[in-house]
Amino acid sequence: MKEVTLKQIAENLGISVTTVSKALKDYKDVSKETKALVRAEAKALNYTPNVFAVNLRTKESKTVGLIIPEVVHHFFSSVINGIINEAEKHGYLVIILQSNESEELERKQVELLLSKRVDGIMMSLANTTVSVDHIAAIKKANTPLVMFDKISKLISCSKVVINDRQAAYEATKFLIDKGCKRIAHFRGALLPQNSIDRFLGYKKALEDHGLTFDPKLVYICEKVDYDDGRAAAKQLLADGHKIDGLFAITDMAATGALTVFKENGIQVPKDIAIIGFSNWFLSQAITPALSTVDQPGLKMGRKAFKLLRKEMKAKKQGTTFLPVIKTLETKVIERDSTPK
Amino acid sequence: MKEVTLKQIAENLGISVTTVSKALKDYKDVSKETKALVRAEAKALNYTPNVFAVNLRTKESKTVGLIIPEVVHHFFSSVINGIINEAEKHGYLVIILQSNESEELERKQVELLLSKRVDGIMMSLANTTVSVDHIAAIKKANTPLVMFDKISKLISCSKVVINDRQAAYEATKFLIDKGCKRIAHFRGALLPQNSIDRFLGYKKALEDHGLTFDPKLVYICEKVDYDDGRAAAKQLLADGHKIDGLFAITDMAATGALTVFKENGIQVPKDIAIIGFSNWFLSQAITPALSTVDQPGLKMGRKAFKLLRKEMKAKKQGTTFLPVIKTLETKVIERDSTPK
DNA sequence: TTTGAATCCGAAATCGTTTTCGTTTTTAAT
DNA sequence: ATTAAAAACGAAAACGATTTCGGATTCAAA
Repeated sequence: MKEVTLKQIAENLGISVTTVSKALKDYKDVSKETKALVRAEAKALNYTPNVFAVNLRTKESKTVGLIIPEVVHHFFSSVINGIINEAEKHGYLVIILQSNESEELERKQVELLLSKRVDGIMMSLANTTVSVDHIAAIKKANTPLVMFDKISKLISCSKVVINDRQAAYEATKFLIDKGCKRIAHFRGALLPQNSIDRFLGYKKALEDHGLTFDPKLVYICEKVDYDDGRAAAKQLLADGHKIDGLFAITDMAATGALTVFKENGIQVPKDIAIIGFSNWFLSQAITPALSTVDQPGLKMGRKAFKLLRKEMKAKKQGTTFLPVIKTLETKVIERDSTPK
Repeated sequence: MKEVTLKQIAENLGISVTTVSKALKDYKDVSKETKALVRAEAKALNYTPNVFAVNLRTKESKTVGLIIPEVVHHFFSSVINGIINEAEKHGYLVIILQSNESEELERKQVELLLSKRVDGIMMSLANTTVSVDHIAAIKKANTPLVMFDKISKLISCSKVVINDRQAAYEATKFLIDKGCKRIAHFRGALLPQNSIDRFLGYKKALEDHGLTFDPKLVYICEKVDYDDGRAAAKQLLADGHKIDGLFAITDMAATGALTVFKENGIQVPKDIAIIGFSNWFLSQAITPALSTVDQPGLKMGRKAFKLLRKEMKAKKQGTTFLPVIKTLETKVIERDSTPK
């Protein structure tokens, strides 16, 4: 019932631990014959190296950390999917932690990962995060880092993002091209960069197309979810604004608004056209199916890990690594919540 | 730039590594004074123990593994959420792997986790899994194991489940109570236990209430997703069956069916009442909002980790642990896809 | 036969902590 | 002053793998 170790194999074969280790790692100073013997014995005993010892010796864990605001979220779980798939290909495991959109928790999670000595960290910031010294600590610990989606411009590291501003611009322009004249915007909280960028894209699109930007038509959805969308839509109606278009920061907020409009006898897209953001997979199942902007989560996850791996490799080989910033393409997906 | 170790602290203070280690772990055979000194120095140098060494010495990693069919799935991401939250409370990290509903991959993932020497494993089986010797291997490795949701009756270990059969019975009975006479069922693949159980519950409910069970009204949704639901609904219509009720194995399949019915001018719930399963969070956003059975993912995750922890504790202390099987409550949630 | 180079093997140090088991010192009791 | 007990500390052996470096053996060339 005892663990099988190199020593065990060595004793069985009457050779040294050194040779056994080398044989298994295919060193060239071990004869073909002993290699064969060792391998056979290892297989017979069902030997697996003790990772704890390997970690200690090699100073790496073949494990990377991932910090995201929330797991239960279609976009983020897509990212997770992309990361796990890519990591697996190269023998890495992924430890996932959530910040629950709290800066304090995020700070703790970073410490936790560093104390676990993961080989690298990938993260998307919490909405509330302002100070980034805990992120700087990652760099100080010389741990490879990649940020994605919600990033910080204050930190120099590889990043994978979409051009939120341009994507929002195009979404808004899409509504304008469909003939909308008064377009409301449900934005996110004031702080997160993507909330800001999408808002700016919306504003710019209006201005570029001769529509006046009216700050009263901009509502804040703090948690950008379904309920927030409902609340904002109700407020919009209560405020008595006449609009013919809505660009919501997320598909969930858009869906919330959609239900409120329907409840109030407002026809979508006839009376109000709606476009969301993220191409959340059920956007097509609601009625009318939601037009939206495709945000490639899977691809983002994959790319994030790829960049991280490059940096980890460079660190191991002692070569220098220059941070890469990758911007992924987005595109408007036309469905039924906007007029044909 | 060098790592701070116990040795480092010991040298700075002119004492032995042993004493430093003991001081930090609050052994009683170290004087108050030296403890204070050591702690001060440790803080000053920002010492953090090398987990790799600790792991090797203590033979535990404070890390647990989780294998699920898919991350991008509301129910499973809820489970993940519950597990991560609970694990975090006790200083455990969670490594997540997906089987992608493939038995072969599942087998690999198990090996991977065992080779990483995680302290415990939680898993929900892939739909296609028939042989369970890879699961038995976990027990053989003396690694604590908890199965949840999709479990195997062949393995003796702690389990967290819902009573699928009863829940399905109640869902079907709910439709019957609403006056449905011919109720179709969209079931999952033939193998998974929960697919079987839900089917049996459906059948039993019909029989108990004087309705004849008609196997022609049972359709298989292999992947139990939106598209499968659509396909099954189309087939149902093509087959020319007149039904007034549908119990679908998942909310997604139910939603798929719903859209097909609407496209064909069939009114829900007037012509056909629909009930789904899972209380997937967007069930309420579609129109009509979907009646369903609530499946408590978060609670399931929490409970799974709690049981795992008990077993890990017992193992550490050398005491025996008896597997626990916990059945969580479900309940029918009435919305608008069933008549009032 | 000697030298040189291959070829193969192993002793031992190392990674950083934990823990057992002594040894030394101090304190209290006689 | 002597002894017993208690308190404080450390040497050293783990944990299991990796890797450096030197030693041994073989074989071929001079």
